[in-house]
Amino acid sequence: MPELPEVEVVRAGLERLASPFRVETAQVCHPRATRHSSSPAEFVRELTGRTIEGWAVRGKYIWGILDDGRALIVHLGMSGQVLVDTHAVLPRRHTRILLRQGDATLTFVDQRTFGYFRLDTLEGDAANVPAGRGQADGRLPQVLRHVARDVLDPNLDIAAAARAAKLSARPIKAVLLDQTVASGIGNIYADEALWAAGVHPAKPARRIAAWRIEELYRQAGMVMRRALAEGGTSFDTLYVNTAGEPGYFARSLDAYGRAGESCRRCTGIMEKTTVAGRGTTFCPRCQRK
DNA sequence: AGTAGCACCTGATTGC
DNA sequence: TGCAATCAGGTGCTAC
Repeated sequence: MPELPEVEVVRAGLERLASPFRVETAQVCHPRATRHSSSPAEFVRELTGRTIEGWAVRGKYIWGILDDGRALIVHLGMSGQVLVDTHAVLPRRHTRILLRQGDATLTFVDQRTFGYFRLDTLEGDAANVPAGRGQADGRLPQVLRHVARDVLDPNLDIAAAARAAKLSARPIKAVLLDQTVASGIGNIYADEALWAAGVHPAKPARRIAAWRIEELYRQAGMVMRRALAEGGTSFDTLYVNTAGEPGYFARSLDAYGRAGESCRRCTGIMEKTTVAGRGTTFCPRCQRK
């Protein structure tokens, strides 16, 4: 479900409501929620007593920076939510993990269990400092080394990403979704960026001019900044911020979910197909192959 | 080596 | 109405 704008909304909420957050008790309610740890019991043992001093993000990954130099990685998968309550709460369906500090509770809710929490060590050069967004210390969890800078990161080298993208014979949409080239783009914002830049989603990346691929990444960043300003995109109750509230960007989408409707730029009718195994909506008239 | 395909889950919706 | 098939915002492993 959540792509970079939604993930950033959650990170900002955690920064506001759970920083610092001392984990007095931790409870794992579903074994898959910490499947990367040796065991839920081990996860609880290692996290209990630690203090989360801040929250960082790269692409679709969030991590809490712990006082022992490690990170608490949070991935929302397709349906994850992180909710922070300052007072006692009623049990929620699909609760996977509970962290408590006094009366405050941080709850991980995840219907489809593709999301997870995981502990990892932080590494990296403090001189490599992305501006803001909680990455200020320049460190990255080890297991996220393969994740490229995201399209909201001012230090993302768009020209280099476009050069890397251009080496691929895959459909451009598959490359936009590839988190090792530039991160944060998921199925919704890939379709939005492709529509905004007027590029056919199935066009092989190597057949697209580098400047147009750069334009795609710029458009992805722009649409995500607009989405962020509206609290992200929500189609249902599966995406909410840390207070349980939805985002309002769905009404502003130009491509995703508009199959059969008329294109907002030309007279074409939006079409839905499958590209790289994902549902893809585009305008066959102004996004030519 | 790069890429396609599928598995991992639950739940809502669609179609027979 | 009932039930099976299909689809959903992501990632990562396996096998060509």
